[in-house]
Amino acid sequence: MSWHHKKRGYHHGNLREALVEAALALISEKGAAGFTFAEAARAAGVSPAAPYRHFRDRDALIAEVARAGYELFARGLEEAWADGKPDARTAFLRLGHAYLAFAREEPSYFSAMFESGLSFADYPELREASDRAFAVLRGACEAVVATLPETNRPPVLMMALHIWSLSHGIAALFARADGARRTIPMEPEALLEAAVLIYLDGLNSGD
Amino acid sequence: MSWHHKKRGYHHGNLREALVEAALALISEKGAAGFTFAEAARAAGVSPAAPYRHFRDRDALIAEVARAGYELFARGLEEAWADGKPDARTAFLRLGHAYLAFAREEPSYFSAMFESGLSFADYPELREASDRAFAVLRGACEAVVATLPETNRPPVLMMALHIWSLSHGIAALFARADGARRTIPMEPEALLEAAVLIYLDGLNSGD
DNA sequence: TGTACATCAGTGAACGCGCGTTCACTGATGTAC
DNA sequence: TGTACATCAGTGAACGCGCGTTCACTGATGTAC
Repeated sequence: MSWHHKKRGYHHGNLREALVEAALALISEKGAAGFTFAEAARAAGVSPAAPYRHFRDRDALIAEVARAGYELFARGLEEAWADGKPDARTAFLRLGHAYLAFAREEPSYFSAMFESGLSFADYPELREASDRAFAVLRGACEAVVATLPETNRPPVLMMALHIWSLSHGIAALFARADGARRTIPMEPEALLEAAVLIYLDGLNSGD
Repeated sequence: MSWHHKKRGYHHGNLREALVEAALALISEKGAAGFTFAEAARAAGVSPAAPYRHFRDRDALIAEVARAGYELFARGLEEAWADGKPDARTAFLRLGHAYLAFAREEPSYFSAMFESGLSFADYPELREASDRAFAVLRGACEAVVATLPETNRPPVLMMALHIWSLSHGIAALFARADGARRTIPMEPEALLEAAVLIYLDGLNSGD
């Protein structure tokens, strides 16, 4: 059985990834706040000085987690949108579900992305990754807008920001798995879907 | 001029309030995460052991800040609603503005309330205070719903959750003063107002 | 194919620091009589 | 009105702890020739 251990020698092999995974686990345990660089090193089975070979400091590690989170998020949204199949409205609702699913199933990523307080100014790659996710939503809005009568078409950016805010609000307030938040007598998914349908009705009802 | 100093003697007088104020200032400087009990004591000009007379621990102090924040928030919303004068729709839009104004003008309270990760389960007085704020919004929704044709009236709770989520999403993503967030080519207030108007149109457009 | 050497990714010991918390204490305040 | 005493709200010194960071180092890897 000793071949199981594939004993790592002096070199870890892929410490960078191991640290990101350790960070994810620690964040889900104690939240983004109570996560320390030293603990991540320990969890990766490495001396406390080793992480400095890969990340400038604690924040840089969290930023990497957040960046990876945005990428995962963007892929998830893209998959849910699925090029607007079978029709824009159906796919649009799926997109909303995907937002909430991400918040619930990947609370560590979600936390690193939205609650770590990292500044877009300090980590431009965060803004870029976040933009990619937003672009998916914006593209979807464009497709939905195209199905509306020409006289009723809202600015696409505005619509995308509306849907993003609504989804984010529901995710932050009700869809987190941390038990710290208010419980409500309905599924977050149903709540979001109802709101989106009402919103789309509002767009349709003329200016 | 020495009467200015109203030298405090051995007893501080109202250390509890002073600690809350110090916590507010520190949170606005470093965020809810990087705030320490010891620093609050220092800021209040008191030995590090003194705060233990008033708060069980660091979290209890943050919880008190959050509780006070919810009270202030509820009062602000109530004032904005102003009993639905001059008409429900106008007052309703004012309510939304008040939500964003709070997020922008009281970032420390906002942070303690929504980003500190305190559990409602551990601090029931938080839930109560939060409920009082939500009740204002709910009451406003009730009044707005009453203006709709009987056939188009949504469940009031659902509507209140929709508006709360939308406002919260916009506040969290775009109305924070921390510079960490994405900038958008419009005022958060205008964004929220447009969304609420579309939403109300959607309610009006029948089922 | 072998060897020398540069580079890389880790070690582990050490440091200063500030935090949270405790303890026995003491000065100030309020109140019973 | 005065005095004794209980209670309260603070002190300040001390502690153990874990963190972030640095340093000179060393084992492993890759590559030029």
